[in-house]
Amino acid sequence: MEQGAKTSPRAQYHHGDLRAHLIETVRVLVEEKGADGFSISEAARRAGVSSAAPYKHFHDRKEIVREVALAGIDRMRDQMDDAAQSAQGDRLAPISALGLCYAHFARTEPGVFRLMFGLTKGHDEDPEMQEHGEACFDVVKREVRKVMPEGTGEDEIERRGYMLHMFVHGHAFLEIDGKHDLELGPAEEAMLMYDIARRIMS
Amino acid sequence: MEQGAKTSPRAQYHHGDLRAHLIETVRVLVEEKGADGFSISEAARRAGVSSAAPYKHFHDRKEIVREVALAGIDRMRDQMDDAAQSAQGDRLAPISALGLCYAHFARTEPGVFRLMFGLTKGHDEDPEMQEHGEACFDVVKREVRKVMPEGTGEDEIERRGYMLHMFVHGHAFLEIDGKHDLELGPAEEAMLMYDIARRIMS
DNA sequence: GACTAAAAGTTAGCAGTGCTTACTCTTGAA
DNA sequence: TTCAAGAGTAAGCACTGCTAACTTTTAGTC
Repeated sequence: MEQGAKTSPRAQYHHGDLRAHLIETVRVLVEEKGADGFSISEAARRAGVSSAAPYKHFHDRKEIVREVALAGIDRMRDQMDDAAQSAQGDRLAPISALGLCYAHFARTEPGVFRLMFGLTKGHDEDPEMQEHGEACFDVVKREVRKVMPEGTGEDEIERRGYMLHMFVHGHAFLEIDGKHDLELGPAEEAMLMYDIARRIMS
Repeated sequence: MEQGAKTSPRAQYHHGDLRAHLIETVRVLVEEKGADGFSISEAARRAGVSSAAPYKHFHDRKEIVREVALAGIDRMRDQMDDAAQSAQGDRLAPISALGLCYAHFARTEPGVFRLMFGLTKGHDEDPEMQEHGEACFDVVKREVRKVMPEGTGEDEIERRGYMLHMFVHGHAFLEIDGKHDLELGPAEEAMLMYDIARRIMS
């Protein structure tokens, strides 16, 4: 199982693995100041290298940000997978767990979450980006399939999955952008999610 | 009925109403290049003034952008009001018309739409911004109230309204950010909206 | 009309940005 | 030991947001 590229072979260069270090630094900066509130110079400064150093590892600013977004998608996918698989309750429990997980991720990492969805222009045409996004949606479809009657067409699965996604995506953004004053507690949010799941899946 | 401020008294200055001219120029730029893809210098250049001129009318970049966003909210509110009031069909028609209108606005002015919702940090604490946003949501609540049984509590109205908002908001963003491959035609979108309205309002 | 204060524009400049170029140092392998 | 490639540097370009100091235009008064 070989790793992607440019990892382990040499354990330490001049500054260790600057590439990975920068991605993590940018991730933190994105949370602190937002995607267009930080500068590569700043990230370089924090990493203790010159402002030109990042360009030895990334083609341009967009590429670093993209890497942070991609990692975010994967992180969310894993969390969603976990949430669905360890959900307890009735047959709709995994569905509402997925929703809660989605909202939770948005709340925990709003900067990266915004990055993952559209804020960065050009990402919509990035095939790798879309691929990882679809892997995420596959988890949703898998759970929808379990709930729907046997033999339900793939179109219908997709349609229900998309409805769920619309819902929870809107909720997540409205929440992190402070666009409503509902102020749901955890229990209320869980109830809302279950209510939604019921309405969509019935 | 006096007008807000700095309007009509003098009809023409050096360049006419540069303030309004700049807001419109920025609106166009936001659509062309995205909210963080344009510069004030560029707007000034297009308006034919020096790069320092805008700062005679706006405190800083944020303030211009805010003005564009505010105008966008008002524009959407008007469109929603129209859409709801001229909707034809059964009792749910105004609800699904509102959803279609929301999605249509997002598609027509994605740049401004993104501006209106969170992309610009600090807007969530802007009281005027929130006020205009609530005026928008009032239209939704008004239509929800018409559909719900007489005597329904305000909490329930708000809850249903919020569910609708979640839905359509998620749909709008997923669409303009190209995060799904569903490719709905107008008729299919209308059906989807109606389906949603039914599921939420029942 | 001449005078004047303020409004609305100008140029020049600062610090900071993304990114490139040309250089130096470090490293692993021949 | 040599040496090309990898990983860093400093210097610099064009651009940005914004400020300071200035000039011009305007509206209102005598």
